[in-house]
Amino acid sequence: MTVNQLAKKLKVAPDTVRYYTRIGLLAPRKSAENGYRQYSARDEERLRFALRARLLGFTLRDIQQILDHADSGDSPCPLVRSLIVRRVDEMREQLREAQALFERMESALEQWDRMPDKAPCGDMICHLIESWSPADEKAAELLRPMHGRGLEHHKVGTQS
Amino acid sequence: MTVNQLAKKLKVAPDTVRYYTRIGLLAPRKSAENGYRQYSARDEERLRFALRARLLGFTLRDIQQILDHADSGDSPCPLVRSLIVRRVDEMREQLREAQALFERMESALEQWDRMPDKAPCGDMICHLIESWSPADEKAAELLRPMHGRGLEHHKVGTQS
DNA sequence: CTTGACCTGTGAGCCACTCATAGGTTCTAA
DNA sequence: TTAGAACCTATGAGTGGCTCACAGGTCAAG
Repeated sequence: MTVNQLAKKLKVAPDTVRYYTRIGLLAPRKSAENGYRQYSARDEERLRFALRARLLGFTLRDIQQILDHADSGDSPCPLVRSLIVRRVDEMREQLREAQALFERMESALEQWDRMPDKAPCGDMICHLIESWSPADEKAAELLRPMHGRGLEHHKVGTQS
Repeated sequence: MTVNQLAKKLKVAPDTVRYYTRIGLLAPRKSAENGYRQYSARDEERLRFALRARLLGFTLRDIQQILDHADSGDSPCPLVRSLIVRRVDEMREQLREAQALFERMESALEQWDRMPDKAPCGDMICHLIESWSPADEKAAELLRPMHGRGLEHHKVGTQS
């Protein structure tokens, strides 16, 4: 099978197949005739496995590791269990952050609905953004410049 | 101000300041003496603005655009409004996908709790992953290899 | 024999950093 | 005076998982 044939068969982009080959996840032999990659049934199996694992949130590096384990005859299952716990934790955190961001965005949209546009004056770049105030305390924290901090290490700079 | 002084003042990593400089978001002058970057109060203002905008989900490219608008005297507000609508839409979609992934992961964890480990046999790489079946219909769709498809001539579109 | 559709591999680009490296400056101790 | 350590700097490369641009190869129709 060539790149395109394999890609069509498993319904992925040919570039994805190429990329997986590039990182060593697939190892087709190269046709002596024209240099094209020739994928075996084993490659197909590996790709099918990789796509399924990807659907479960494993990274390509995880998948590589899992395949390496299986190749050397060990059971990859303990590895898989420990990896997914890590990935689930990361995902939970990421999801939390994404949700917080989303809420900030929606709150901004709502605030801005009642505000007019303005040209940038001297000390404002965009008054929509600069007058936005986060409802969330954590976000507000990040905006506060400093309260008494930052001076203790203030080196005696020569300029500006 | 040098990189470190600005970074400390606004509580970001010095590398972030360097990166923003690299992409042209900040434009400090270079000290003739030692080649160090010298940030002005205007740079500080721009960085403060950028950090606030970042908190609202704007990309650095968005922020660049907004700053460019403001620099040329136009009101960036209409741009800001149209950009955030786009970003909110993207975020909503991303959030949905992340949530679906998270649920797949948790459902897998639960299924695997009742399953033993196994060494890889001839036609299995990892039975945990390969015997996992998605509860979600959409995910199941992606796994089904094909039903009579594959012979018809598919135009080379961008799949997936 | 040429056109044109399709295919191929390779290298670079994307985002927003983060790290590795090599070198410069400043301060203290011997 | 000098050796060393602590700290600072700029620059280039690396991250993940593709995606795109490009130059060139292959193959049937006219």
